Amino acid sequence: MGRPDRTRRTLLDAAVVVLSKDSAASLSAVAEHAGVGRTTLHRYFPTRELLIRALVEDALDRVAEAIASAHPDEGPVVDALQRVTDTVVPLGPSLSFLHAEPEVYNARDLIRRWYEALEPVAEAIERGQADGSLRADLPVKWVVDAYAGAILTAWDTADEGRIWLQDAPRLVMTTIVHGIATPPQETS
Amino acid sequence: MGRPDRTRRTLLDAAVVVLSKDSAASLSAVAEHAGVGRTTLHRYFPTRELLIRALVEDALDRVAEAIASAHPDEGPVVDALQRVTDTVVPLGPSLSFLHAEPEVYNARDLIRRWYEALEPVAEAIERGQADGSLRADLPVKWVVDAYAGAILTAWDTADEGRIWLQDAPRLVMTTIVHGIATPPQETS
DNA sequence: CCGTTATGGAACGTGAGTGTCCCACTTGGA
DNA sequence: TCCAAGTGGGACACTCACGTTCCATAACGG
Repeated sequence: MGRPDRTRRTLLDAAVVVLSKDSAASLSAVAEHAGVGRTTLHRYFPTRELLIRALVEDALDRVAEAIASAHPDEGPVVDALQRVTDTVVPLGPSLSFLHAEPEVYNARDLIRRWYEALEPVAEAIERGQADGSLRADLPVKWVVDAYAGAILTAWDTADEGRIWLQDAPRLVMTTIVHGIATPPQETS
Repeated sequence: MGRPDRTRRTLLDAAVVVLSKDSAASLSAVAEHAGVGRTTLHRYFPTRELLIRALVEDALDRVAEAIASAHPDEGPVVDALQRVTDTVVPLGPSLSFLHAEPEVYNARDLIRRWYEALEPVAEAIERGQADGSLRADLPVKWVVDAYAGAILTAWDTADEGRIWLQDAPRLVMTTIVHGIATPPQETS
């Protein structure tokens, strides 16, 4: 990995840290946190928008890769979701800006890529509904969003010190899979 | 209700609409959407920060009032949560900016007020864990965040047209209370 | 009806962030 | 060692949003 690649990585990492705290932070702040001149930042990412895009795409790549490495298409669906959760959660709160960045919200193609990255999860959920391990009275789209939302919530909650990140995978899985009610009787 | 109050309401409503689409939108855009001069906006909210604060406090008041009107401290806990969900969800996606505004994220007192508004829900959950209707192996703080997060997710998902807002209360309650797995057997 | 009150428009100064350019410097590799 | 690639800093113009002020006008209440 050459010098340029390392500088680029440094900038992206710094941008994640700074922008997740304040999505309106200046590029000077990003460059400073990266220990790099603002000129150099512009050399790699000519405009702010390009930086954001690169940032989001990098994050999406990481999520997609984490999901793929958990092999969501193999074995019992609940086990598969457990594996996905265990690999995605440690990616950390640093990715929680994915649903806060204004630029993301208003860029249709980025939202599309977000759901493309989640597609393997959607397929696993469909598989679970088909084989009877997941309840079929919930729309797949909703289940996908609820699951992803639970992970985002876990990141935010851990960020605020209300839970430990290491507990997050269990909390997310228990809550999403079994719910918060006691198992035996269905309270109506 | 005098003229000033009505203008203030108009401005707050317009600000919710505009800022929830783009949290970095200009005050001109807000004033224009409200059909009001920018001067008038500054007369009611001298600075941008004051507008945001008023906005968030207004939204928090609405949520707190909705929760209170659902009497979360009465009857079976699951029923109580059902009532809260039914009253809060219709407040609409317009409130989803509550967790996206940078100013909110970095204002400690606003976060505190957010959890104050959710306090009755937290008490209901504690009550449920005590009387055995809710599983006790999840931290109350986590359950509160997961529940609130599910409602926020429902708003966002409805906003994107992936579900109907009218279905949201059922989806939220089913998912949070019972989970996404089929009831009978516990898939390990 | 008249006067108080609220509003709208225009203009201005200010500050911050952005993007660009140029030049001196340093780092790394051939 | 020397050269080229990469970097840092300073300076600049430009844009945009913000907050303020002044004044004319419109709306409401007594």
